[in-house]
Amino acid sequence: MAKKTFQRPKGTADILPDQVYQWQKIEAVARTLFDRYGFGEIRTPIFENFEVFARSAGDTSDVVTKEMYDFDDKGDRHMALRPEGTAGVVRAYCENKLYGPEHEKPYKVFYMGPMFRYERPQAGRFRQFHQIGAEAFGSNSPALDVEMIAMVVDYLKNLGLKNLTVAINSLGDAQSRAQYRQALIDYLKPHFDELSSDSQIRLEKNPLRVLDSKAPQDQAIVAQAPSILDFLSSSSAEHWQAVQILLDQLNVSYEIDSSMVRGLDYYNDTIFEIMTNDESLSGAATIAGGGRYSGLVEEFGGPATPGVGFAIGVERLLSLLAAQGQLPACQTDVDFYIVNIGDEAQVASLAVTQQLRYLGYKAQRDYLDRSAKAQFKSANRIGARFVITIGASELEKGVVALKNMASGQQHEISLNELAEAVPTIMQAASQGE
RNA sequence: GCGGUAGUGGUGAAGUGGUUAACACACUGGUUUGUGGAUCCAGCAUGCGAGGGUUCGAUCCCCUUCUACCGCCCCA
Repeated sequence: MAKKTFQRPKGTADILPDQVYQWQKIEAVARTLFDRYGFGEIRTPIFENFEVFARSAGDTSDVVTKEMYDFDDKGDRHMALRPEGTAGVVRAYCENKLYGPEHEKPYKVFYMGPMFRYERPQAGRFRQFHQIGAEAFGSNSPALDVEMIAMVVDYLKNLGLKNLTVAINSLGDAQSRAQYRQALIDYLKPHFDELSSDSQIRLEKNPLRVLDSKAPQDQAIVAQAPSILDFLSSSSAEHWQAVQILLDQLNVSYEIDSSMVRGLDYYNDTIFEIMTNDESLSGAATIAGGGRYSGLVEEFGGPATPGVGFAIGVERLLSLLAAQGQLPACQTDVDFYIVNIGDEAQVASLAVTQQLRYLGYKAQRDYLDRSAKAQFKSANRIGARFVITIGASELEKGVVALKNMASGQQHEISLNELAEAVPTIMQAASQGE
């Protein structure tokens, strides 16, 4: 009878050291770049009261209606694992009164971490996934919208990604959207029977969603539908124009997609997505998305404060980097590998290994009493630059055998002088490369 | 939540209702009683996702379940 084994929960992943190395690289790039744009990192809880998400995302959004990873805790509180980052950040913004006069405006923060959505895993989609996101509060300036878009583009370029499309659209303000919504319904109603069954339901619940249906019969109808851009109020239209002008100024290329609708209900005015046409991510082409929202801070009890934000899907980003051959190379280089032969060499090899580490070098040794050959194989495999061999004969002479793995040359060096000699040895080896 | 495909060792995989589950890579040991990317030799799945059932007998047939992958919905 085999022992009971365990599997990780559906839709989750173990991220092993070699991968974590890649993660840390792209996280580091984000940290330094976002810092340059004046964003500070914020860390909010991974779970919140269910209401925090329900209220922000909107009652008709799928995130709330069927994808929430929620549970009741031991105090009968209805909690939920965060499905996205914005709600928690807005909650923290209000709770910590970051709208206060002592804080610089706009108030800019970024975050990175796991998000949870209870859904069926598939390409680029997991139950636990990760986002790198940013939010800025307290300014209505279209320049801020543009800065957010530019920052994402800057970031992705820094990582070496190519062939990305920036799609933008405007959802207008509440008034614009209400008018458009009615116009859209008026247009779609006569075509009701031609729509896919999904879209027939959408028409009832959230007509804007019909716009990004993938069903061919829907797309044909949608193509003739009125555009929201024709329903923008004067202030929204002005904002929309300014965003385009500023993007042009920055030479950020973009496409206007008037049928783009984002999944969360809180957006208004500018929304954007960064998409790839890479086939490996065909079902999950959006690697980053965001937009402007107002009303959210108010909803959480703060003063009326506009916000803009975006989130990047880390798993999608990573798989796109892999597809484009841009994953940062994993460095496994080790400075020293200490080969020890025989019981009498154990103490000395431990001492030497530690000595080298104290000096700031990466040093590894064998713990399995393996043959010298096997130990050299390990040294070779992990890319050790030098091998130090310690056995009975070396101990007798008070020396250590030092071998340069690249040149194959080996010479003895006094155990006492090792610490002093190592820096020049390392330097000489680096110059020889 | 719905639909499709799949699940054999550390990895990639072949395979059949019936005594020893190919092959390759990796790994370990040996050839060299203490020296690395080569050659050669040897070892390496009492088990074929899990649990039931059919059968004299199942990894191969049936059911259930879990997981992965792909698609819908939706989204990062």
